[in-house]
Amino acid sequence: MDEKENVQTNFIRNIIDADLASGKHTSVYTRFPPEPNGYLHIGHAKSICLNFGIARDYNGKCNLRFDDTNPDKEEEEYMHAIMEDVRWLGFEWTEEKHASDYFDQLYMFAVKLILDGKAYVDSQSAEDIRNTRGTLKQPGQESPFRNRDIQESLGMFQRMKEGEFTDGEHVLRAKIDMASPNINMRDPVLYRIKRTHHHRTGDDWVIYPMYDFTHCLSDAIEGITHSICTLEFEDHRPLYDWVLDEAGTPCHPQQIEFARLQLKYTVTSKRKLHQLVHDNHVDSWDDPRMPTISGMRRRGFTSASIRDFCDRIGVTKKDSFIEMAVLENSAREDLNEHALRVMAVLKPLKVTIENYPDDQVEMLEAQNHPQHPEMGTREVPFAKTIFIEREDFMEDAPKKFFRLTVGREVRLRYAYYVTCTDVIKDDSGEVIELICSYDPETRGGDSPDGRKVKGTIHWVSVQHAIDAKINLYDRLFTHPDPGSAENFIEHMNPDSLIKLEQCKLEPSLAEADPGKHYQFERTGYFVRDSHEEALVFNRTVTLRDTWAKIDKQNA
RNA sequence: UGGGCCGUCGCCAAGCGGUAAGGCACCAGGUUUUGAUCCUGGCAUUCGGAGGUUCGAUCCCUCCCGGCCCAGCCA
Repeated sequence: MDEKENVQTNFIRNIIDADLASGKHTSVYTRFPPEPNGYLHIGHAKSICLNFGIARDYNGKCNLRFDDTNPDKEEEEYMHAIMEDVRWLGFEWTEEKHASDYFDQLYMFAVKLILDGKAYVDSQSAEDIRNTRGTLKQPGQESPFRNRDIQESLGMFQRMKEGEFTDGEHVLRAKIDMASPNINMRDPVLYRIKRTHHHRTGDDWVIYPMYDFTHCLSDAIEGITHSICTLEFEDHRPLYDWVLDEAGTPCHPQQIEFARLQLKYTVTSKRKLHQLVHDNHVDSWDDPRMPTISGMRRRGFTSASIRDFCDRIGVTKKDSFIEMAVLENSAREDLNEHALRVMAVLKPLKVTIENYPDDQVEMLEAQNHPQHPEMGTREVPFAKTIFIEREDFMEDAPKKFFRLTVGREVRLRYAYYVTCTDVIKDDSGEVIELICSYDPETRGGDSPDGRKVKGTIHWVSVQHAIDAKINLYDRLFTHPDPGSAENFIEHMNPDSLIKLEQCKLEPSLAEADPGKHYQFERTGYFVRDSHEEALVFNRTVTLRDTWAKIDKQNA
């Protein structure tokens, strides 16, 4: 990997530096703790790069831990997809863990809390608990069961575990402070009864621990030093610390919160992502328009570019929205360096070169990468009839238009200078073919007399071209913050996918490998679709287009 | 006066009392057989606002303004 070594610093690394300097820690241990209830997205990538990146840079460790305490929503399928995505992003975990690995230990910690008078079995209904929790401004009321005898609570908790009660009949609650200004401290529920099959523990358990009880203890059990999570858990930190203090764990990880990634013109909430997939607004979790890791991979983003993106956006506690341009820049930077250059005509227009010998075919040498001669060359067949891009011809061209128009000479990349001499139209007046003449002296694209042409356009020989379908992707939404809209679906971009058929590619693309990235010269970066049998290419991102900008300004 | 957190260029982001890094975007040039890449230059006398402390404040204090999060037996 040729990524930059100047690692961005951030407030979390500053904390770690201080902890190492003070001797609070001698090594660093982090963890990436997804709940296996969906596919990973670009927001997770930020967390992954942060946690695994810290472990890498500090010679520390980082676990992959599945936060699987709610069997209602969690599935094995997601677990495997998550592992695949983390690995694809270029990281390997020290250990694969599951919160469910700790169910026995967690149970014992709960028993200790009960014995210490720090937890009790509450027999109120969920509704009663909600109604007595108080509001943001008013304190809650204590449960009538709050001072239940310790032995009675203990016995009931054991019976909860044995399955003697129905779902929801009782819960285990921490005994903290119903008047706390922090609602999380108002006797939070620690365990609930839930008869749901768990994808790992099967039907062994009918009680499942809550996040607040599980997460901190899992961190402590694994010896995590810095437990990095997102901002919405800030209010949970006092509870995180309370549980560890009361449980008396030998190790007390530090929870540190950072702002989650928000990208303009897309959504990253799991609920919305699920909705897009299940209501068929997109084809699948890995639809190339999705901000999922798998979708971006299929779209053609490289893992290096995603890592670079995560490095560039930084880590702070400030709510922020990153512009798409940053992601696109990261993609272009990596692809520009590594992608093979080829010629492909997206919207073909036939051109006949009148003075070129009828049956002649020449193999012209083309560079695979202009800045990297070591990447070699290839031969591209040239003949009397070729396809050029429709957009490269304009009948009434403005002076700044460097491409083809009647009477103007341009260079066919790696081939010849050609001048447009005539235009053929169909009955409706649409241009269907161009007639050009070429200068045999300019073979390869250089003119011996030194005359210059302003434009160079790409082309493909008609008789050698191979057909392909090309998917042009654009932002999924037209609203910069679709998630904030009343109905985000209404803001979907109707042109987020434009399917082109009968695109014409140079023959070398016939056996394009799905993992290989190409620059279709002058149009963008593309990758062969990994799902389609046929030759289908996905556009990852366009090239920067100064002409489009000029054209827009003149319009 | 419910609690917690945040506010440095259009978007991100360094800065941690000594006089505003960097990236993206944008603008202007140069090179170029991709209007790509690459290169050069420009782009915050100012850090949400007002006071205060200090020789000196983006960094400390006070107040004010603005934004985000929290009332799942979700995570």
